Amino acid sequence: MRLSKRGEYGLRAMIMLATPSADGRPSVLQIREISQHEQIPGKFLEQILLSLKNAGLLHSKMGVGGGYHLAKPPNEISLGQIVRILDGPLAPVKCVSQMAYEPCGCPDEETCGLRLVMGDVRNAIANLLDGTSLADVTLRVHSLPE
Amino acid sequence: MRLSKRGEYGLRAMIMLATPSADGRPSVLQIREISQHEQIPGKFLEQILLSLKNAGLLHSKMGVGGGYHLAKPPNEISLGQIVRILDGPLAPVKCVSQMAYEPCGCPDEETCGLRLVMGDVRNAIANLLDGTSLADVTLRVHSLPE
DNA sequence: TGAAAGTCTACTTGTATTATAGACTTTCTT
DNA sequence: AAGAAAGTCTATAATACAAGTAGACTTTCA
Repeated sequence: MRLSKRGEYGLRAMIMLATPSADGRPSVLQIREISQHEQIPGKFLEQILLSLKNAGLLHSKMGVGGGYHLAKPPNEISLGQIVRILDGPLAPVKCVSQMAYEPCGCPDEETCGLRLVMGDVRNAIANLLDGTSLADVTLRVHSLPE
Repeated sequence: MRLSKRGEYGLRAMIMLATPSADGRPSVLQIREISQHEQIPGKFLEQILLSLKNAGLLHSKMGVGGGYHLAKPPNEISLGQIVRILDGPLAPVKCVSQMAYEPCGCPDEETCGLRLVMGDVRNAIANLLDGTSLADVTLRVHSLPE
């Protein structure tokens, strides 16, 4: 049931990009800044951000003074979207996946006990991850008891 | 977020062993019966059942007329136990694992947004899987609307 | 024009998953 | 006692995937 490093790094980067800067304006950050702050290998992070960009979650600017910023406000980007882009379907087994269904080879899917339970697990994960936006995360961190 | 084949096969086998036989007595099944019914490579299943046995969830009998049966009543074996034995910790990232904690390298774990959310995910999965026994599964399948 | 940034693709390397093989032990039946 | 039927155990192979590295390319700005 693991999240890959790819997914983990991507989430960290997106959360960092969603964190409001001191002046309250949306953050624009360079790969290097993120990779240093979050201890992520630079070239690896590069690929990850590129995927996120190509999926429409990030915008970027090339050249001097360039960098990455969120393509949408943080409350419109869910963690579920990010994880699906980087790690694929949330479902533990393909036969309960909404986005990548595949039969699992059991005699009868309708009466497959494993499928019933794994469906619940998928839903629990999806509800949580799709129901949590980047804004939710930064807010929660910011309002943490000390 | 995937369940390995090992985990999947193990769960299928355990559910099959938990399903009451026609006479209502606890099922004793041979590797071959399970592997044929569930379409699992025999030698692979053998290893899986052995792990489950060594972990105390199964008993076995060698020789002619031998086979496997549950070591405890189905309501005392949770899916969480099975998955942990075969696939390791349920937590998506190690820094929120109860059974295999490891620091994740973020500057401060207490204020790590990712950790907070993944903690929720871990709990959701654990609550579901630890809260569902083999008996729950077979019961649910048996009382399925047609 | 050149340095600073992102873009893109290919490659490498390591490790985990998914098996397969085969020799061994126990148990039952005859 | 023999032999077949079952599980036990360990090693190994084959594959896939994750994680990371490399390098040539493009865009932008001063």
